[in-house]
Amino acid sequence: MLRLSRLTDYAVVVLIRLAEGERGGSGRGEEGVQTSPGIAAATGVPEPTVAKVLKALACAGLVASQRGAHGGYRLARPLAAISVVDVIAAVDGPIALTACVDGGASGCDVASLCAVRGRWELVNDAIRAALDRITLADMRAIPLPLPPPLRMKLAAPEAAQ
Amino acid sequence: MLRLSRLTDYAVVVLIRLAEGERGGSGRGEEGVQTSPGIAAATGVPEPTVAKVLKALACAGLVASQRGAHGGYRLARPLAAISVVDVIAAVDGPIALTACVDGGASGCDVASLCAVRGRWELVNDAIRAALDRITLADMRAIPLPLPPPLRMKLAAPEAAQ
DNA sequence: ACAAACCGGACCCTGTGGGTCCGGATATCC
DNA sequence: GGATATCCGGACCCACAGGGTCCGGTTTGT
Repeated sequence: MLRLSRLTDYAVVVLIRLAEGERGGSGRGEEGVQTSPGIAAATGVPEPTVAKVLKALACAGLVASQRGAHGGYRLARPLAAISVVDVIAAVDGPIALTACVDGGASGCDVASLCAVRGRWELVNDAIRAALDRITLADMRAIPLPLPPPLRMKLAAPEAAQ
Repeated sequence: MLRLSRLTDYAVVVLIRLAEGERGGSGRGEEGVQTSPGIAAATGVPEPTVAKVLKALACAGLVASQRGAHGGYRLARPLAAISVVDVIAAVDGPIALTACVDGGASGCDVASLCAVRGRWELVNDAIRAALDRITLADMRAIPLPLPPPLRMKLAAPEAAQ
């Protein structure tokens, strides 16, 4: 179904949470660094998973890490400067729809007969371009401290397929 | 990696193969109907898999099936009228990046805290729109009865979207 | 020195894509 | 009308990877 991994979903949630804590501040003064247990508690995502996601994001340079006591993570850039492709690439690796795309001819056993060799890149680039235009600032929905039933009405209505 | 299923890849190959046989014709006169074993032999895809893909495509109305002796499959519409989303939807089901998108709130256990509820639809629609603009006619590369090394040079360069 | 937090890796386990097979239905040909 | 070729529908099994967990090591502040 062209489904993306759940880790990516978590990553977006975590990043947005990181942005929320940045301005409000935890009151500590350290420009809003947040610990993975703290983010886990705030988002409902299991803590080890949060740590794993954060690690991947730090590795990709989307968040900066502060080690030691009172350490934690903070955003490396504002949400508006982070596109969805960045997150996907950080968590799931580079976007490659088919095995043919990334590794040249490696692994494609029917390469000699394949009629669409290299043409998936067309699709690949189209998706990449579309995703590049969407930033996390776009995805940060309504602040939503709203009663759950009401929220569902706001988020659900007729997924215009 | 936002990877799509291999079945979808096969479906595109099969559909293009179907289009190839349509004009040249197998000489039989039946407007180019092709059997699944025949397509399997021509594409290099294992025959049961071809049959499975064809079945899904027929179910989605992308190809028409002719039962009985000398039966087979033929395209229901020209390649230019089949977009990539059609193929993906036929093989992999409707495009839904996350579990949140298709089933409303079903299954999302942290829904009460999720900060991006419903916002993946934005990404979803962007991808769907991008893929809708690409037809199989766009993906049918050069006829390519060419030596592999040369082919790779032709197929690779800057996919002019 | 102790504690808090990140860091890096290893580990297992379930879900599902992906491939195979079989019996039944159906249309053509002899 | 029977034989044959083909599609049709389902059940079945296997392997791979997502994804969740845990542990020891390292860095930094108190």
